[in-house]
Amino acid sequence: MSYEDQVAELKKVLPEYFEEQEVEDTSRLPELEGDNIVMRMAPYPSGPLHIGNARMAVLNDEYVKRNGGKLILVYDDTIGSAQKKPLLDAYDLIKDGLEWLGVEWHEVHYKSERMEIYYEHGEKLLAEGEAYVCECSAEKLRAHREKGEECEHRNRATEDNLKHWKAMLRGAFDEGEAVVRIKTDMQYPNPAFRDRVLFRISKAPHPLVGDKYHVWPLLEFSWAVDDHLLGMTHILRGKDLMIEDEMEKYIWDIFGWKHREFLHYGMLRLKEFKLSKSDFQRKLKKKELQGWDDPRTWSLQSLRKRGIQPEALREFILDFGMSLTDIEVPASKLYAKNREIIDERANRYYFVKDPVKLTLKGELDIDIAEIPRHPDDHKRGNRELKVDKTIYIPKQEYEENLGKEIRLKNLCNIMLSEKSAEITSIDNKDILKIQWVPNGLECTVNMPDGSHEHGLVETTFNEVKEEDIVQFERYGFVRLIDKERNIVAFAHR
RNA sequence: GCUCCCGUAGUGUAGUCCGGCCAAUCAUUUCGGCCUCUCGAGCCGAGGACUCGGGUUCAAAUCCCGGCGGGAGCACCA
Repeated sequence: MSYEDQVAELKKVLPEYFEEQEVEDTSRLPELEGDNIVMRMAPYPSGPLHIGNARMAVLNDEYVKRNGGKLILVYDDTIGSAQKKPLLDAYDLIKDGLEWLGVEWHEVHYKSERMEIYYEHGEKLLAEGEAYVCECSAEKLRAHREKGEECEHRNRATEDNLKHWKAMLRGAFDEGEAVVRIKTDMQYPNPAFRDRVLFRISKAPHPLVGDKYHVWPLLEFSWAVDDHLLGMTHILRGKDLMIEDEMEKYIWDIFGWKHREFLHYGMLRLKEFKLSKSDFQRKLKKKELQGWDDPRTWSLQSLRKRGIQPEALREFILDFGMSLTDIEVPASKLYAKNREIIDERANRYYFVKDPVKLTLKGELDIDIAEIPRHPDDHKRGNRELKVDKTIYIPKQEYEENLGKEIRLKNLCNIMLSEKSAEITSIDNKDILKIQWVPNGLECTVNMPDGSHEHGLVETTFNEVKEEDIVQFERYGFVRLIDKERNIVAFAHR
């Protein structure tokens, strides 16, 4: 039967098939089952949330808002490592960032407050012979894992394991001297899975509980316990943590617990920078960064400071959906979203970077130039610039246009020559139009790369309130962050 | 090396599960044009992609096998 015949036949027997199908909704997120879901976000408090962590938060928030249910904020504040230390300030910085993002959570927990629970369950595994205390060095453990060999500690008696466990808790072992490992199978195909460590010893002080504990659970164990105990229905995590799914399931099976559903998203990198909170912690200490809102950190605080709108960030993130593809995105994508929001909001001002002083020659019968605050909304009125014989224009434009006729926007046309400008006419010509100031206020622009640009901004700029976002015409969008000293943060073009 | 994940235009993304409505969606970018006294915004138009090779099938972006490419894990970090 030809295709045409098949279609004709099908139309007879199954006409519904040809009916127009409705358009699918625009969301990129696959539907979740259940309408009373429980999800969690688990930031590690080593610094404020950055743009990468925001994905985790926004996705969770979006799902919970869509399906109904609750979102739990669990500080994943186990002791970490020497490279990755929990930081007291980070707890509040994280909440602050989440609030700004519009993420709503309904419960807060701290892993550091749940240590007894982990101990209790760890001990159960030891008592049931599912785990053992291992005194191998990290190197030896690694070598065994690689070769798939069991070590001599694996088969010790339950009583012996419990005795050593008590000794660990008592503090009889020093860092690195003993760990608790789960028994999987040293021949397990995935080497990463072989007898993973569940607890280890760290004598580092914790910002919340000090030195109260020195036996700390590792991520996969604490989550296996908490995802069950806190009643999670869906667990959202980056695909780099996929092996943790397997570990959690393995542990749930031992306890006889119901499995929860895992959802993953791929790795996201911003072209402009590599994400690491701990790098920034170090640089901050060395004073290479100004603070946690330094634009180079890409923290949520820094984005807010620059005038990035939370809605823009949210849309930016939602655009990637739950794709498992590893992606590298340029920040310009975020800027495009942000521009959509702030363009109509931001009033316009003239800012002259690296000003060059010019003397106007010729007749000019205008003494006040009136320029709309917003080109698309004249109801906002005009800025008034008092015109003198002296004006400033950006150095770059000056150099590039020597000997040419250009237009001082909203004022007049000039012929540019060394340090002076001949007024040619005042009618609006179709030539290069640039911004200018007759006199101005010193202004510093903090650039995203940490550098600073300087120049003069028109005097009417003093009507702008701190935190307002404006556009410096032909320069970019900026946010006034220090009215006293006239410092603005550059957002984007 | 072992284990797992991914591969649609410059960048993201929809479509892949349940093969035909896909000569492939949308956004952004790029290039034209219009508009605008900004290199902003808006409007109109154009360009641009199924990683490769086999197989299954009347039919493959979609299913199967293999290659190639990218990522992650193999930490007593998260």
